[in-house]
Amino acid sequence: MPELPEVETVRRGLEQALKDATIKKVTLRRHNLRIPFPDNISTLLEGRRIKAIRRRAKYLLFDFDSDDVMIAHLGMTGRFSVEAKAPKRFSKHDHAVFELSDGRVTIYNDARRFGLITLCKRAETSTHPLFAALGPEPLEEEFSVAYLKTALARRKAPIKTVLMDQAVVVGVGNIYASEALFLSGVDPRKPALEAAGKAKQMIVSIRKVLDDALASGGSSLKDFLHVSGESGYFQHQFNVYGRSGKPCISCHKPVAMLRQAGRSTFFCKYCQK
DNA sequence: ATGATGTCCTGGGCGC
DNA sequence: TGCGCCCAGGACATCA
Repeated sequence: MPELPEVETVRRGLEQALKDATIKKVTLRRHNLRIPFPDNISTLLEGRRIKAIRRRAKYLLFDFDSDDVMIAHLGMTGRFSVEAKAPKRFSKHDHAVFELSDGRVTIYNDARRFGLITLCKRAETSTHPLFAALGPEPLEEEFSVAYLKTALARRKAPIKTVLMDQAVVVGVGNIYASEALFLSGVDPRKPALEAAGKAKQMIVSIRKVLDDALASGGSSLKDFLHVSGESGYFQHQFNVYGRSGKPCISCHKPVAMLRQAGRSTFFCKYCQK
């Protein structure tokens, strides 16, 4: 999926396009994604105006001029697009269609359907089961050295796996975990509790890689697109991700790949201790 | 509680 | 051209 930079890029695109737009009609082209669509989604959203679009972790939150909030997660392959008018025919994986009162149409498309769209009330946004266990936002102050040291203290799992745990810090997925560990010089296999001494470097590196990716409009490997249909460009700046066998940009020895918790990890055996 | 593994789902790329 | 296999940016359930 889209990790934090991609979700934030989508959020900005959606907010630009949809702030103050009114939903005229909601059409669901199947009954579920990862979880069922709420039965009353059309009733609750039709006629409502979008006041703001926020992001928490990798979730998008659409605030309406009612009590209701629409929560969306892009999973691995979810996309939102905003079209000037309804397409002549929908494509296979266009699952949710939001017609706006000005004639435009917003489409949620998701080939693998690992995403979700659901609803909650505004007051529930921090206590909702999807949000209750989430850790701090990496770009905010609460993601501090003291916090991270504590969070890593009892964790024996490899640091890379732990950085992807959304209860530790949100928004960091498989690509940016590898990239951030390369920048901080930490071996992804190192038990988290032993890497805690590098908490400061890891925080700086996570922020740098996320900020830089955001500035490039995210990373487009195969699926990610902006709301406008453009690609992100940060994939051209990866130091290690997807570069196994190619020379490390620092020591020029080959970048290594391994599997951790079922996911590919890329790193330099010589630069990351 | 923690960690490792399997699962949801489709599509693209590769080797044969 | 076709087939089978493996891989993919996430998150959750399950089991030890």
